[in-house]
Amino acid sequence: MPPVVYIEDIARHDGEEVTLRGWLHNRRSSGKIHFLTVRDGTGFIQVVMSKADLGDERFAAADHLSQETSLTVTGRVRADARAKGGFEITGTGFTVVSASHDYPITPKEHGVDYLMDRRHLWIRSQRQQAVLRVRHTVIDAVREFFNSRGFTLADTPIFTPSACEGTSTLFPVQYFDDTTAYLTQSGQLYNEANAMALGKVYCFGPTFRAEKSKTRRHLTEFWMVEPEVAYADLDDTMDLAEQLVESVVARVLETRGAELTHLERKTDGLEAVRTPFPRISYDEAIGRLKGAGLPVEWGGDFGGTDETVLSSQFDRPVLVHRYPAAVKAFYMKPDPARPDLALCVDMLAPEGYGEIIGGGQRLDDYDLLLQRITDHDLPQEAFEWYLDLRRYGSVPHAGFGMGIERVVAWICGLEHVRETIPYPRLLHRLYP
RNA sequence: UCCUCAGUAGCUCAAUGGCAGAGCAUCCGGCUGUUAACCGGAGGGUUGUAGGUUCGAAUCCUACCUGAGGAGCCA
Repeated sequence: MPPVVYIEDIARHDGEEVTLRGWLHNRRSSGKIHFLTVRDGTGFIQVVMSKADLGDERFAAADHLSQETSLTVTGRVRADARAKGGFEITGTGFTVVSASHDYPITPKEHGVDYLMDRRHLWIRSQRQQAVLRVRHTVIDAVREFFNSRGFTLADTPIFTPSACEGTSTLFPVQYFDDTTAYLTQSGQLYNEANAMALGKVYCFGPTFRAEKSKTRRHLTEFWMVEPEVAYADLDDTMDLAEQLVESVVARVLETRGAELTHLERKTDGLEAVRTPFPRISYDEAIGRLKGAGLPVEWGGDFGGTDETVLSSQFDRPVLVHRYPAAVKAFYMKPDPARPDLALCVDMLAPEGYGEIIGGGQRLDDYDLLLQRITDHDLPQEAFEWYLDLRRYGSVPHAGFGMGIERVVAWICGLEHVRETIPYPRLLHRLYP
């Protein structure tokens, strides 16, 4: 048997006899010639099998190969201007590993619900593979960004004893006999403790929100990366956030051009994602929205339409800082210059993809934090450990969280975040 | 939770009160350069469920089920 090669390496084997191990993606046929599109997880390539090369018996057998049959194929690699990847293979033989009958995802169109019910098969498609490879690169770039800047990965728990922020709806789970635990909605509070120990930290893991949101921007289970830095202020965290996003986008452009092309993603907008990003205050944002004729009032949070209108005024992500403290979480530090504002920041992605980052400077004063916990009717005993961080050497600190799926959806130019994760969890979707 | 829309062949859809159809998929036949290949033929239906109006309902009405988009909330 000729040496086994991967399709992604095929250019290095021009003119050689090789073996591919993969699956039949699609087949077209003429009377005396078959065109098999074979995929092996690293790429797709066309294998041409003619009656003259294979002989009548083998050729007839190839006529009945069906979609997604696993097989090994031998043949000679040949550069061909007609081929999509520049190369194709003149087939000399094949062996079926395991047949596939009535594969449900045909080359024609299907509805979202149908495809989502078969998500475990849908991910075999070229488009879904492209999205998942971009996701991989985004995550890889995020880790590389923090690791190369002296951050320590310190993961935070997924089971938590109570509502961290007191705002979002949490998923309760029974924790042994008579205790209720909740799936984390953010690692942030633990991250603050980790930053007091390790200086610059990040956590990266799944996050859960039980809100019954039905929009293209929401999953009930999503992945979030959260850095936290001791001795950092709001400006430091805005710097860090824009550098992270610039770095991630640059890495995808550099290494995933083929995937973006396959997704028909225009890259002009992504090429423009260079620091510094525009920074506007909440006050200015309100002014801009009123100027655009939207019915906004000072004091409220922004809705999806507001975010889209704001972000469309810039050619790169925009940082909106200093929201009214009343609409933000209890742990946000007030602006000393205007205590009704919180030292917080949201980053809005272009093209209506919404908020991809939320963060800010944390409340580091013991008395004020205790006051906020009381004001929000939170149980003080559950936050004693968190108050300890202000009892024993409190320092200014700041951080943020970035939602991976929204970033991937934006970079890929997708309609919905549900395609950015292998098995999305949605309000009405828990299978497969 | 609320608003809007949708549910017809395995899939994607048409039929707007009067014989339930097409393309793809499957099977059979044809074709040596296809790219969601193409050409010819065949099989394939409790029109989401239950009730109602009507001579007659996929079509109109009511309830329910399932899904999608949006609102609120959030990354």
